[in-house]
Amino acid sequence: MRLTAYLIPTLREDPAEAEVISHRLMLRAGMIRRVAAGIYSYLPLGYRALRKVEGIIRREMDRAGALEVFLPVLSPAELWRETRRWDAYGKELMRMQDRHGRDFCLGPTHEEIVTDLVRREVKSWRQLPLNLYQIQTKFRDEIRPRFGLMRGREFGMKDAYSFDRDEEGVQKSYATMFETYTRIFEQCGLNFKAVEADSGPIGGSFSHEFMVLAETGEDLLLNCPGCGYAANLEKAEIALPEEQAGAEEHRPVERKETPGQRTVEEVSAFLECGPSQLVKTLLYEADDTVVAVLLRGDHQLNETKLKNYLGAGALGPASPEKIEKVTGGPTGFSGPVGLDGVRIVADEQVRHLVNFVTGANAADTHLVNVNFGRDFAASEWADVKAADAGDPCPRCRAAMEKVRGIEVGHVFKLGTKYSDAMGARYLDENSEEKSIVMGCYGIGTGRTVAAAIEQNHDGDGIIWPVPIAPFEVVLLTLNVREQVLMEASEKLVGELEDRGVDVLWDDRDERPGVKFKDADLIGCPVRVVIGGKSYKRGEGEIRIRRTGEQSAAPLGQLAARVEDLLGQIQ
RNA sequence: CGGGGCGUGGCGCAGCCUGGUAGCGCACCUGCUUUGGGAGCAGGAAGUCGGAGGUUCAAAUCCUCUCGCCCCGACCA
Repeated sequence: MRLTAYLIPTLREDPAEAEVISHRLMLRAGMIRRVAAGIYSYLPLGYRALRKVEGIIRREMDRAGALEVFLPVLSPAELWRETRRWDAYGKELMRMQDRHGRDFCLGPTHEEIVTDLVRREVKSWRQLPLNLYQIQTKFRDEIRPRFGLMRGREFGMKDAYSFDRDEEGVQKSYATMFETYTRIFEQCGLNFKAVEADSGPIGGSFSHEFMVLAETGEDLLLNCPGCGYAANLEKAEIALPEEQAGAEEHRPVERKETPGQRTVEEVSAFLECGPSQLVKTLLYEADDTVVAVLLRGDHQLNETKLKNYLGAGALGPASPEKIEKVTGGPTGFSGPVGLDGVRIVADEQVRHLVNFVTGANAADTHLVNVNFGRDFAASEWADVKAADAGDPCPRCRAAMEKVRGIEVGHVFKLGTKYSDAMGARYLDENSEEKSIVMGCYGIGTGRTVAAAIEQNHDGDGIIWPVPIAPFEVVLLTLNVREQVLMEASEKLVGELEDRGVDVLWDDRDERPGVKFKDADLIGCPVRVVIGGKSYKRGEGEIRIRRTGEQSAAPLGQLAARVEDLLGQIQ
């Protein structure tokens, strides 16, 4: 491809609209342009990279036996009402009406559509298992779109849905997709990790996220360097604390005046004890009942873990009025002692504390030397602390580390949530009617491109992994007014294309410096230079973008050398 | 939705406080020179100063409303 016939509007300066590196580089390299918040156009170069990622996904999905389909973006409300998601999805669902006033939405995901298809067409166990996938544009009216392609309101996604006869079948489908995703992201040149995740309102019993490790990631992960356990912060468990030998003796409870001291910092400073000697009592409202949560003063609550533990539909902090009514004291002075009739959930990490400080359920008063059993009874224990760096791994007790990640893929075991709601059933060998067991599997395509850039760049620009590079090679002809250089270049382009190499030929009448800068920015893995100096020696120059490694080769051998190199570098 | 910031040729910005009719760098077009890491000179084209209303002899500048964009948070697959 001749650059003079192509469209790559590179920018010398960072556009003000972009903060994160992948967004800046995609704008500067002329890959994308913003149309509205969270909505982007792909220019030719950006689209080529996207298509490369899609190609890898198609190849691997097909190989795993999944069948490609193409489902509509526009989706009638009735299907969403069947699963109650028309209401449950909330404002994120892009809604619209047709000319007759009928409700529609732009699909944010396609469980309803695909389940509707399958319930009509699949009746027999002989038709299962089945895995349908598509690469489609999705719409989610995100509260805050950001970071370019990272979180958009309109974005590309590969979504797949597996349909199996039973639990054993969906296990197998899930495992196959897990392996497939691993292969896909490896080919995209990504350093990623599959982590255990909370399955959230999409439902289902089991879920993994594929996370690309990057500073700019929106998700926090806990990672165990010891055994490889990794989980989303929302999900991350913590090993149960070990009982301490030779614990202190229980001292008598004391009531202390703590005027105006509400927060953990204030109280611990006032009473001259560490925050870890405090047990804070958080009052939450879970589906209209108040629950008291006991947590060590220096720990944070993980609301998702609490919500899952309680099995609650809605969960939120209780209002100050409610707290006063339930505890008899104002906020900031709540405690478990004498808290009759309230369900008390104590975090596992406070189980072995002795002689700790709590609120006294009265204004400006705290209790010192409180102990379990003697002073109050916790109704139950649960792991509800938000995991943090240094917490012990639930599998091997090694200290976990906290890292950031970009979620590029997510696999769910759905079970029969959608098939039950929509009546997707089949007849088994014994003529018994059963619900189809489902799984669903997503990959953000544009986000994968962005994540690849986050992980593969330097101060000069993008460094494409070969499999997803929009062009594998950029050829710079340093002076296009010299006929011999042009002839040699054109010949080389032909030779490379004959070998199936994607080559971008910079045939612009620009000074060499401009071409070098643009080539670095665009980031093709291999750069070839045809210039006066080396041409006199009958050579062309080859440079590896990632390493900067340079070499020269006789003009006649250039194409072969380049092809060879592309096979070697990642 | 709460907080913060920003809207001035394609891009990056100055001008605004203290009103006087728009400027700089890059990019773009023409010509000449130049050609191994973002060239030089000369000439040129291009802007409803986000929008509406108001104050004023006069508004990019002051006031009110409004729209859009970015960042933090809350929210959410």
